[in-house]
Amino acid sequence: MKISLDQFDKAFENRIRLQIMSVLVANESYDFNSLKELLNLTDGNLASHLKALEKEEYIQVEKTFIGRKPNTRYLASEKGRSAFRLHLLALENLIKQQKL
Amino acid sequence: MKISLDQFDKAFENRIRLQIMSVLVANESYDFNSLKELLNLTDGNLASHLKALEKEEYIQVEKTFIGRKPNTRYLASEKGRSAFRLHLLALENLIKQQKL
DNA sequence: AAAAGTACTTTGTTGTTCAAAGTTAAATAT
DNA sequence: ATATTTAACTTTGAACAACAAAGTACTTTT
Repeated sequence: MKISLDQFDKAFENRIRLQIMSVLVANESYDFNSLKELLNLTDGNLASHLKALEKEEYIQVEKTFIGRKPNTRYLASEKGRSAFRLHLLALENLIKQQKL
Repeated sequence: MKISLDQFDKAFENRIRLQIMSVLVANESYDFNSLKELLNLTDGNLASHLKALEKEEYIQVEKTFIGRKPNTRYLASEKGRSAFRLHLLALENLIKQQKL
């Protein structure tokens, strides 16, 4: 019996990064504060998880202004999307195995 | 939009524990050395992850002899099985969200 | 001028993961 | 009889990850 978690991605092992990526793949962009509220995180903690995903080039950052307020938006990159897709496939396979 | 990872279980956040649990739920029991080979782990590392699952009462241990050699077998408990089921459901929901 | 908002960074503590080495006890080989 | 091996750990120590809280820089609102 083979346990196929080959495509399992360390960057998504953490629950919070899994959630962030899930949001960013489902919504073409999401800003810092909305993410912070949605996931109920301190800003420092959110920033560091975002940075980890940025380091992997799984997300991109866009700094703009809404009215006169700074607004930082995050987007899943193509690289991030496909890495995430593979990761979910790995999880899906694991789930499927359980159902046989 | 709600991100439903409510049933996400910290005990299964780690890749190795996820694999162990996956094996133990699919096979009614598995012994230490087979698990060690299957997952390619040092014995110390495997032992500590097994201990973590034992502490949660997600697995049970049975010490027997095969011939004259000691043989330690691990089994998923009912508690472990249902916790794992809920965890996989949480992941499944996450995956489903992506596909909408 | 003071307070508040945005988006961080820094600091320091705590937690997690791991390999490697050590342990115990029995079994087998020399 | 002694040495080596196997099984199944435990202990140690180091590296890394996660987190809250506090600090920062800059701007805007009051």
